[in-house]
Amino acid sequence: MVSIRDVAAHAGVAISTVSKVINHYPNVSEETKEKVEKAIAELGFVPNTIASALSSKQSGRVALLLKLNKRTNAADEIAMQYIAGAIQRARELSMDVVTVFYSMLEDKSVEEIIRYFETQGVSGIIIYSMDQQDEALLQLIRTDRFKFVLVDAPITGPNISSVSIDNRQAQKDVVLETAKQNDCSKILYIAGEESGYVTGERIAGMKELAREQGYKLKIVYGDFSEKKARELTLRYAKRYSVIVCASDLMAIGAMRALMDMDIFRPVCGFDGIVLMGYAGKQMNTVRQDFENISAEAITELRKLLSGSEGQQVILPHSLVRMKYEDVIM
Amino acid sequence: MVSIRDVAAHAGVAISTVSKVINHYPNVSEETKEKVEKAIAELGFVPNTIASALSSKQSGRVALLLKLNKRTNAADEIAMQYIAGAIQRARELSMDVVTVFYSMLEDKSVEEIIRYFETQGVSGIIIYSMDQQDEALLQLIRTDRFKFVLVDAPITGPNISSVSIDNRQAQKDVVLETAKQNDCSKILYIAGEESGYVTGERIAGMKELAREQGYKLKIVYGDFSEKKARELTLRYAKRYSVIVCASDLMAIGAMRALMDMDIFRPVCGFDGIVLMGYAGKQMNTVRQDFENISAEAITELRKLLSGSEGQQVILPHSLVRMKYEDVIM
DNA sequence: TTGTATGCGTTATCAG
DNA sequence: CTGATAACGCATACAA
Repeated sequence: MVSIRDVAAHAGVAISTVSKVINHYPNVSEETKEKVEKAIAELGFVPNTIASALSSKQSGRVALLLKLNKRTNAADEIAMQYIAGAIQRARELSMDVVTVFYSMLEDKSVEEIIRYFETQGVSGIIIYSMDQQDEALLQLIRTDRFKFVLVDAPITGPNISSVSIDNRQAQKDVVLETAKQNDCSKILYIAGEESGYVTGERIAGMKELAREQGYKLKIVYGDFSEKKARELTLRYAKRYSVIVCASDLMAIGAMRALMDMDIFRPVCGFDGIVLMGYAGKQMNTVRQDFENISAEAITELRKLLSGSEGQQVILPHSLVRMKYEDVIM
Repeated sequence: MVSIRDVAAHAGVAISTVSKVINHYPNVSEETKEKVEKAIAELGFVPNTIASALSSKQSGRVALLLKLNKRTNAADEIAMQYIAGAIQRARELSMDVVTVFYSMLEDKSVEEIIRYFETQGVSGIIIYSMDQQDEALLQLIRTDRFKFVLVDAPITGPNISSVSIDNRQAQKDVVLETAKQNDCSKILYIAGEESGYVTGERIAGMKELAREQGYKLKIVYGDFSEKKARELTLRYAKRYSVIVCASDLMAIGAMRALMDMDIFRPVCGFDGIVLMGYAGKQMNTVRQDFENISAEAITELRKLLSGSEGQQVILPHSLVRMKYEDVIM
């Protein structure tokens, strides 16, 4: 392993000078900088992240805190895109990523959670889809031990940023799109979990829309479960002209229930997952670019770690209509 | 941050003694061990993995090298299970996991790849579904820089283990199961990619079966692509009595093609992914427990890192028939 | 069985 | 602008 020491010797400068070049310190003369860079290239030197982390107490290491939803493949799809987006951006910013699942933190006290992350050397944490009632996590983000970026939870602070799409507007948009071709005057809205942050936003969008357009609106909670959406559809669908769901998974559940009932109702989803292509019928849905959302979360975290204040970041969404032909390749 | 030094002071022993207790060295008296453990508990000390890694040059850090298949959700499902299984087992063995995608290593020389992993402090690598023609990776595993576990590639060596199911047997099993209720005398076998290790194994199974049972067998390559499987089915299906696919994704493609053609042929898949529940019709398939496979890979890597010789590990598989009702919850 | 001392590869603080 | 040198927290050879 070629170390900074070798580079220093090869370039004929001091170790500390090499370090300064590596870390882009301002006060290094062009001349020596070139010498060092040449030596680095010739020796194929790459800094040892471990040593760097130990020395600087700044690991540049971030944790992704994700929900792992076994048995529903939609959750996998989203989580995987989150992971991929984060890892790739992290690599560009030469940050280090460790993936953690909620299940690994269950029944741990805040102190234990803190220690866990500390020993892992993480300095920033991205929390995906935090629940409003997750006390441990809420306490955690209030400690100043780490920097946080919350995806889909609109909490900000000096060391907390939030990243998400405009859920309220997106929810309105997808219904308006559907209304172009269909009767949406009587809406059955199948919301997510009552304790989810996005749930409130999306419901707010629906209420606003109903008011503006004079639609009738019935709200029920499907808990983001395909099965529950199916049951709710079987029970209520007949009385409404359209079914709007807060997730694609629920939309698929609703659609298949409708097919079983042999009645037609337009269905809207939310998320834009590939699985929609297998639903049997096309539906309008909001497409969230999860990879990009996650990548932006990393970028935000980088900023926080560099001393910036937390902020709220709203990313764009789009509307799509997915069909089988589009999702296979 | 409470360090080993604090623990030592608190317990009234030397730093090295604490280290020995932490790392379960044999020669520490029960008495001092208890003292130290008490101090550890009281101070809530957790060892700093970074410092430990730097000092020992043994990070206990492993990399997962995965294929990231955008746009096909089946790939996500499998990759996600691999990740989850690995992370959880790694946690149990207090190992550290970093996720890497093939795409991040593309057009990198072996030396660069080695350096990349070195600076990341990884000492072991799990390679999932390596391609027979991936020269860089093949060279990589020949270097003795890291320990390797190959999932689904039957290569072993002093520091290489392999983990997989018995692909040959599994492929036979699923067809035999299907043959109980259907005419399987004329088989259209849609294989995966010609360069894949598993492809050869599964084809061998098919050939063996065809010989044993006197089946007629036509082999075509679907490259694990749903679309290609669809095309091949549209082209050949009529002439055969059953369609056997080397992956669920291809099976779904085949099944939907059959539905479009409005003819019936039994279809077999391979993998047991949740997406099968959305295929429209039930199919027999081999279920691989990807989480467990990945967990076992971690266990194997742990053994290798502890000095064991590489070995081949064959894990069990099962047969399932998935329907929509089973996959929703 | 326990303690001392040195080093792991970097960063950061200060002299020069 | 450059160069010694002391940390960082832990592991380990070696001495006691």
